[in-house]
Amino acid sequence: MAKKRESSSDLKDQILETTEVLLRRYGASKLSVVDVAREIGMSHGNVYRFFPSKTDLLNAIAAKWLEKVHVPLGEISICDLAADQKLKLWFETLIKIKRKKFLEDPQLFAVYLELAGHQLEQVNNHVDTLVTQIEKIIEEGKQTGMFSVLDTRKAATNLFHATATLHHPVFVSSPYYPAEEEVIELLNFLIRALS
Amino acid sequence: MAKKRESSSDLKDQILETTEVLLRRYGASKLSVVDVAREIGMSHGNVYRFFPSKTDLLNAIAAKWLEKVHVPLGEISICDLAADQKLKLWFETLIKIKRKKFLEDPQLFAVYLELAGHQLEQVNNHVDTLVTQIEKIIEEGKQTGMFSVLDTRKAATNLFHATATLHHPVFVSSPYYPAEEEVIELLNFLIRALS
DNA sequence: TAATTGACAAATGTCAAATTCTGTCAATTG
DNA sequence: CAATTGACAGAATTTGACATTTGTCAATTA
Repeated sequence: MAKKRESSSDLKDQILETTEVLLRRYGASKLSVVDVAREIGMSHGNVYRFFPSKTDLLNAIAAKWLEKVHVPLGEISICDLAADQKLKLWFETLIKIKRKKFLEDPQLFAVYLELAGHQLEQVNNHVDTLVTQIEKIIEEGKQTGMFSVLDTRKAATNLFHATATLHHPVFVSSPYYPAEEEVIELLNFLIRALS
Repeated sequence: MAKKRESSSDLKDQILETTEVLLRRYGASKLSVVDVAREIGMSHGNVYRFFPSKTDLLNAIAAKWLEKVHVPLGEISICDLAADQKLKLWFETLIKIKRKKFLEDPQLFAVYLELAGHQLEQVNNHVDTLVTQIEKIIEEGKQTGMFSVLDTRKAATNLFHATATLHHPVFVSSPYYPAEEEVIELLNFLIRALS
């Protein structure tokens, strides 16, 4: 009963999209591979050709999610702005993206939050990518004499840790999230500290 | 069948102590007010004279817990040390206390962690107490010309937020907790930023 | 009459049976 | 013969009957 041939990658994308739709509609706890397959109109066995396990499918969803975070930030990290301005914009954008994702799509955000607790490697890679972007901006600031730090990598790591209350999923989704004013205040304080 | 009279406050303390014992022994999920009362040898109905609800009882446990955090820190905040040294010691102590509580008493830590998510007011008060202590230390540093910040309160809030990865219960109990070296690195970076 | 009890209703938790889901694979389709 | 199905075993989840717990309060005690 095989249907008309479709490109593998199209089908893979369709599975991912449908999974996102169902995650948004019913949340992670109600997601079953059988449902995803039924929604597309195929047997669930076939989904396993593309994703060896449900966990792999969810990881792929999370990976897409994370990409949407670090791609726009990557663009900022290579844009044409003074280092301090750029660093501020970079963090403001990171924070805006996270807040927006949380507010617009709490169900998907919850999936990410849950996965963040289990998928050490994927999260570590994501953090590494982001810290490396910060590192580049600080390095530029050093070149122009705007910043003066001994160890750029350490400074970047410090900035990322110190701003965790502003972008870490646990805080972003918490009622303790600081007011806009406090966010700006903390960012300015930290960026000033690099001079 | 009333037993011999005991001071109200003694009985209240006894309930709290017994609750802690049972929390440590069986964890929060297995704690029942009936068990607490039986362990003491009274009817559970009587516990409700002292704590209007089980939640109130658990909140009182958390309050005791929080006190054990900010009392020793309060002592540091008024001790005889240079402001930068004092600030470093204060944060190191905060971090050490949290880590120790988590490692030595994960059951009680879990109670605190759960409550931290619900009890906005109690947690806010606790944070406020701590930020005020930081504020005092920074103020001293300003007097001696060691620190130079415009708004002491804001600086204290910034420091507290920026160190959240080092002392916030979610992070303290997470596998992502930074290595000792990174902790020191971040503290030095932030304290230097006040100069 | 203040402290305490114990019987009680409503809410919550437990556990085993029933159902659904995951992941595999031999059979089927085009 | 590559893509897909559908039947299947074992794992995980849901259900619902039952047990415990929470919280109240009128009766009891000292």
